Amino acid sequence: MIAEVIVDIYNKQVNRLFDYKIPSHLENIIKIGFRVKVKFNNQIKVAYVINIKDKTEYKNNLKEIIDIVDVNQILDLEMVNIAKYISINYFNFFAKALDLMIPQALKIKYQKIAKVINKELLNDELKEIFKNKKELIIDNLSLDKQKIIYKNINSNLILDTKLKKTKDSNLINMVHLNDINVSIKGKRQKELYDYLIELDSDLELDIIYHDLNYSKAIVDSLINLGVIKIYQKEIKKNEEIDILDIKHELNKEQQNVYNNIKLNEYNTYLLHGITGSGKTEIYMHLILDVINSGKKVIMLVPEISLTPQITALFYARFKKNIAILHSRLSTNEKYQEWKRIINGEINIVIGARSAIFAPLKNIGLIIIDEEHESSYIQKNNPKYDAKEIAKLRAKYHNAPLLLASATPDIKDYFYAINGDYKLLKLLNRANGKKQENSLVIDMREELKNKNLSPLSNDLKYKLKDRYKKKEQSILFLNRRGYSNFVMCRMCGEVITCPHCDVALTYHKNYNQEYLECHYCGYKINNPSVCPKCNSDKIRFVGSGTEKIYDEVKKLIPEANVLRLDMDTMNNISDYQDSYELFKNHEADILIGTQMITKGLDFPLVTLVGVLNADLALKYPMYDSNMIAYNLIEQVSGRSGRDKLNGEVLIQTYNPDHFIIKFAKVHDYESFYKYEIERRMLQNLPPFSEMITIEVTSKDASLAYDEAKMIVDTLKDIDINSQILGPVEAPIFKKNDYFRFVITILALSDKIIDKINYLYPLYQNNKDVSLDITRE
DNA sequence: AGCACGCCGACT
DNA sequence: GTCGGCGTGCTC
Repeated sequence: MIAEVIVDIYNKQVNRLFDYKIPSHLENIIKIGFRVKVKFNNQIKVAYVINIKDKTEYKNNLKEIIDIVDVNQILDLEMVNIAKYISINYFNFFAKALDLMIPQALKIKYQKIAKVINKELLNDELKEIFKNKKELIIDNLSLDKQKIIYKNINSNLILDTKLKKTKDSNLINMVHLNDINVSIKGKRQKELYDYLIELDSDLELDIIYHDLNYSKAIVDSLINLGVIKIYQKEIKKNEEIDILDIKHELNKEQQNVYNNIKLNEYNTYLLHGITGSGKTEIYMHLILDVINSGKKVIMLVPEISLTPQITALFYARFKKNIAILHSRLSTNEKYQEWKRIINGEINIVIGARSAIFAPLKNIGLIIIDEEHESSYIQKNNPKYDAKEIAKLRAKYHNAPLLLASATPDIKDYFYAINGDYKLLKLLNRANGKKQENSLVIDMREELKNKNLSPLSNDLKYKLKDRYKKKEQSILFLNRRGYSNFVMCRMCGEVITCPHCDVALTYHKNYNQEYLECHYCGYKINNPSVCPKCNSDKIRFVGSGTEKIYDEVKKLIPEANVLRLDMDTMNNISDYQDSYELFKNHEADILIGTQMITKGLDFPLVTLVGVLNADLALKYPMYDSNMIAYNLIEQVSGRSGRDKLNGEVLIQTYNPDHFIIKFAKVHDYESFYKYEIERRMLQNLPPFSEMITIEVTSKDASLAYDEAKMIVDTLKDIDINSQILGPVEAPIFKKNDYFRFVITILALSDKIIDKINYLYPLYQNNKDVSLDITRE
């Protein structure tokens, strides 16, 4: 039998199938999706089995598969096909797409080793290096020793490659102190012994080696003396949160949605449910039905919603057979969950984007909550859209896919209206309260009235009022496409990166001020004088959260104000700490960016201020309107979630903009009609397929000429499709490479075929390269 | 990607 | 001579 394989190398020239003979002893073992060890161009590599067949077209002698990498099949036909789909549709290497589906812990590390056949035949120099070992890992040796080995390669001393899994077990070594009395002679040994007595509990061996810096020799001596013993422990970490499970009945509107979703049949449903309409309760009922029928569920949520508070709800109702995949899990913990899933122990997988690849065998339902979230699209390495993958998986398993949002993606709403999806609606809040209209503040008027503060007078008054009433407020600051940079107030000079043609971003860490390039990492100290005019009036610009913080503090000095943004957060647990603080009313006012728009539920919040709604209106992307609408609507939804009535203030210089007008009254459908019309007139998605080609070269004119040629070629293919460009990329120069962008609004498959054909033409071109993205 | 092979210039 | 730097071709 012959196996068609994809070799684990990310290179355009080897991004294709190669045939290998399956040795007879492996014929019954190797299946599609197995990882195997092969000799490829004199190297040992991992390869993925994509297909198994009887005959080969290859004229020369086939090599044999050397061995299998994993004992069990870790991918199956479904996963291989999804990887293929990703590599074709998002223009990436097949191997890279396959790599997506392998848990980190099982990824392979290549190790070069030097191996001795007969130790007696080595010269003295080599004997000294090898001592009593038969093989050495080359990367672990000093450069001098490496040189000596390379010089002496012959039939007795050979080079080889070893494949090592990063981690293949969820066991860790623990050190236990035995209760015996012996005298310890070594100084370091005694030191460690005392430390363990002091500690009075078992300790991970890794900590002794790496954090406490004791050598293996020390530990071994203590083992030999019988003072300590090593045992293995399963890693398990549970965040147990007690939560009372209140059984909710569905109200009439919820019941109607629930009744309309057919299980055991593929359909994509779009649930347009306003904030607070009780979508989660419908999920719970559906999930229960699916599980009772013996099938499994995947539910995707934005990473930020994976807080213990929210996941505890699901734990409470569905108990043990649930896997919650969030970014705080370690590699090993993720692997442990992956094993439970592949072994069929798990009924429900809840997680962010990548959870769509969970190796469940019979899926009965896929839910994507907050489906408009852009985080469901992985931007690169490789690019993929979890919603598209969800469709493939739902189709494969004959299961419904439920997309849900208060502000659906325009494309999805279009498909729903057109009948490609089934549209379901929840237009009333579950608590029966009506969503209040927002107040729009015209910031031009504030300027006329000489109020130069980022806070309007109205907002100031209301902030004070809420503080007096002991209620909470949230101030939302849009930061999209916007960062802190350094500018000279005398001559207007902005400090930019010499390699990337982009303003350097201002950073402050532990009183260290520096500027860093967002793209290439170039770093310099914060200048004290302007390099152009030598003025000392140079400082960083950025109406960031800290400025708002100062304003609020000036307004209400006694208030507890909390900032929540990328500058103050280092990781997700910082975020959770802040979340807890605000939830427990240990802060009165929360100032934040994007992060605070996501599904937070604070009952005491009665005022939300959207500070600079305009920045969102101007972002140069075809879907910026939708993002702006979503942002405003999602932030507004943070107010008045419980018994108290909430108020929302939108500050803008464009009060008549259609986004503001519709967001104010929460009229998604009118917004949709307006936006879809605009897109239709401009041939934007969903009326076309949008593809961008980035042409890159160190030589700017070469990049332009090449891009121009591509544009001309494509224009000949299809006169209806729009080919825009070439234009300079938003960051024209990046890492010393000049970039031109071609945007294609494709109306036919013909042009997409042509682009596919274009791609390999540039694979050997050293001077110009193409990066193709399907938007 | 990364190995072999071949060409060429530089230096013991 | 021969070492090593780099360009080219190819990988079942």
